[in-house]
Amino acid sequence: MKLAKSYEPNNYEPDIYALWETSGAFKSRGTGEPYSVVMPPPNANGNLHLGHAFITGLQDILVRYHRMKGRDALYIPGADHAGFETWVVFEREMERQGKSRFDFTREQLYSQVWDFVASKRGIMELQLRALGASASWENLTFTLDEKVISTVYSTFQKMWNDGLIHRGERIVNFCTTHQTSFSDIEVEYSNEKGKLWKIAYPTLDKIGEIVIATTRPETLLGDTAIAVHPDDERYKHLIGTRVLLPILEREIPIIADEYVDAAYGTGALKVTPGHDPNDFEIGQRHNLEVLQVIGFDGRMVNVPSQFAGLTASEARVRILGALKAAELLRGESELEHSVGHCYKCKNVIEPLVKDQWFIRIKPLAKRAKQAIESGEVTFTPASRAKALAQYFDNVHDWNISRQIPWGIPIPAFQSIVNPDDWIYDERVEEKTIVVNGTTYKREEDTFDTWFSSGQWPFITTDYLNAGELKRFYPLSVMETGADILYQWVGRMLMLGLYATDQVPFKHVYLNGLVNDEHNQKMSKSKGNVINPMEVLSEYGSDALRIGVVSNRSAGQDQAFATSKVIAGRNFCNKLWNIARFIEDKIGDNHVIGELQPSSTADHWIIRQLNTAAQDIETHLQNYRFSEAIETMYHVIWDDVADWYVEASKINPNNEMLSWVLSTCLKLAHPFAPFVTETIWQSLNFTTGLLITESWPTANDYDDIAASAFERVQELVGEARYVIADLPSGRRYTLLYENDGLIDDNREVLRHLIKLEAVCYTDTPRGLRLANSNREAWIDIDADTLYEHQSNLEVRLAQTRTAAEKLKARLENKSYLEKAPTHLVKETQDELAATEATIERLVNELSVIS
RNA sequence: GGGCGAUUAGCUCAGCUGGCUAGAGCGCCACAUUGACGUUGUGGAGGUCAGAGGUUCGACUCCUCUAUCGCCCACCA
Repeated sequence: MKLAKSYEPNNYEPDIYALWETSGAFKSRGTGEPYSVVMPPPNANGNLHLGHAFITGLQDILVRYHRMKGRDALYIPGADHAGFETWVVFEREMERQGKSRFDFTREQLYSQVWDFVASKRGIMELQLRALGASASWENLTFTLDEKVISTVYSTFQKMWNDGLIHRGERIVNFCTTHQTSFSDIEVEYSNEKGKLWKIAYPTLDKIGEIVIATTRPETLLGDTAIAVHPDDERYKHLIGTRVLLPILEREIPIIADEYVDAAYGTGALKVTPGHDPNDFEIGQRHNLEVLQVIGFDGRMVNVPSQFAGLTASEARVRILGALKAAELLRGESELEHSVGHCYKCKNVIEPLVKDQWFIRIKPLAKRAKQAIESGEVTFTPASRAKALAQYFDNVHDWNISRQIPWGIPIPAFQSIVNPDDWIYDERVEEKTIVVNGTTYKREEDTFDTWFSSGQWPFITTDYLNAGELKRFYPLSVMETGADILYQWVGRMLMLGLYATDQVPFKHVYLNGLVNDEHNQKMSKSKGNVINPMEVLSEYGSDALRIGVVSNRSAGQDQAFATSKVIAGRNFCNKLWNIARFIEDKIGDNHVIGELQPSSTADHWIIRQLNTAAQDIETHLQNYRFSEAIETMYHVIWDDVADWYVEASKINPNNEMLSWVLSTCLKLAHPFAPFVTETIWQSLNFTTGLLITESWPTANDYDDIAASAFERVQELVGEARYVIADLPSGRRYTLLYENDGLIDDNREVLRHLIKLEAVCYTDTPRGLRLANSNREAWIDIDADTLYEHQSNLEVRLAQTRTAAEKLKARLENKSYLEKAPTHLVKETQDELAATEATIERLVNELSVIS
């Protein structure tokens, strides 16, 4: 025997993975219809988390299944430089060493982070291997690879030429801690309690005043107007006049703008174009000056000396004090409002005006929306398609500038003589370039990571350069987290359609989050992160995959349950032991031969496995992973192990056993790749690998024989149920009379029911197995029989209740008229069978008494 | 303020187009047993499918409302 008594995954997994990898099983085989999945690139700098185990499982199941179906399957792995994420980690590391980003040039920083990431990148790749990802490693793409940068540049240039890129001063979401701006969807909003202050702005003669309401008095120093609604009778007469800005005594105009809600606050709004996105827009409409009073470091600038250098919150206190002293405060009230935070450090995002690169997103979004509505790209769960379409309707221009050295430099240069003269040029390693006699200095910002990863499908397949993976674009399916639907899926769709004129993927499968065991979101700060590698080393990679994929539906966040991993481990061990049993019968080098079913069990198991293979296919075609696993699990454990293997102990059929095992291994392989391949290799079924075997096809069987085995199962079931209620500790004998089925299956029945014997008799006695409707009795004495009476009575009562229900249904005229005829027929047949059972039970009871 | 999702056995969750007695794993109870497997076998207990209406011959499934929980989006000072 090659196979040890129980399956110890750690002893086999690394070798099996190495076997797959070295034999080239993960590569495109070059024939067949392409099937492609691209891995959402994990952060190169970190460890994988449990969510990766889940999504890698889903992706790998699809790839392995389609590979076995004969498709030219390709699973492209990736690694993400994770611009901002990694930068934060790196900067913290620098701080620990007492250094600052300002001590270095962009090039120096870039190469330092590069080394930092390079030193860690291998970890993540090893972990993906441990998870069993059947990924084509030679096609691994790192998000800062040369081909990524060149594709990103060509897309940017195309957009530049198409007039989709513009640079301008706009309000951006700025994190003063991290010194970078963010796109709108990177800002985390939360509702917080704050205060609304009412502040009086005196008229020029200081006799009258207009009172405004604000939550941010510190920005008052940057006000350049007061706005009121044009139809607001209270203020109509003031429009066009000027008032004095408190503290500074600067004159500012009162203007009218539709944006103002007369019902809110006092109906008068202080306008601070430099520090509020709405005010900025009002300012644009009215040509207001933009004043910056909060600097990019979060401290007050361009303000009187008593405020200069204060943080915004310090300045708020001082300014409120000054207003109070000047008797200009007109009240304060509590309110709840939404405040934006940096998703990394949680500090308040400061809206600041900055020169940034933007993409005019509307035309791209329009097209992406059409692709969804026309069904060119479909979604699981389907409801998310609508959400994404709505997002496309409302999306604002996309700020793609980031003030972080760790990223792809924006290939643009600015004339030193004319600040409005920008040119596209890829010589980003040069600080200045000279073009046509003019000196240009380079843009120091880098691209938003999502700008490059939004091009991932056609970058990884090298589609635009007609690379050798071109045929894998568009991707067959994009499997990723529902939490990055807008950030990533939306951008891929827009950029893919723009750059390649077709959808980047045909289907999107969105997975939910894997929460901790108490259904709380896992996070480092909460300390509830479960390390997949620990789970894996305790239970095995296959067990982890089964545990995390099973019993889960698309898009739904769900708790991690160790119990499901345990179920997975137990299943692997069960499969292992089925193999051990069969190995013992057929030996280690059995070559699968002609299938020759003879027993009823043989025919039955062919039918069961045929059906299971077909059901698993249907489930996977519909992305019903849980159901696919469940089908696989139960056909192997319930049908093969509990029935077929047991029956085989009486009627061994080595050809059948080897076929059954090989079929089980194929059906289970996408879900439990390691244990199945380990068994396949140990038994030398073929000289090749299971991973590249073909998915099982249906085999012929005799349906009558298969159904006969079901009759046997029914008899076994009833006998076990009845015997469980009889005195334990002894074996019983089954008597039968004129029953061909029992006669043919005497030994099987004896074994399955664990009987003393199965004997023919002319004079039946004991307890009739009435439910199964066979001429069969459990041989027990009169006293035991009498004690067993109550059990029979219970069964009779239950059967009668069932019959009543069926009768009631058939007495319903509407049911007979409106229900489909086959259903009515079924009900009638069932009633007949139930009534026959009642008769037998009644008969049996009368015999006893 | 809008939108989406969830609520099914003690726990974690399935249940696709409405149709047998609502399922799985783990846990629980009883029994068995050790030449495939104790990571086992056999039998069993356990659910008024969140609540209230409605549509239908028939509702866990479709519709309306309510409650609780969660997520996403939104520039209301």
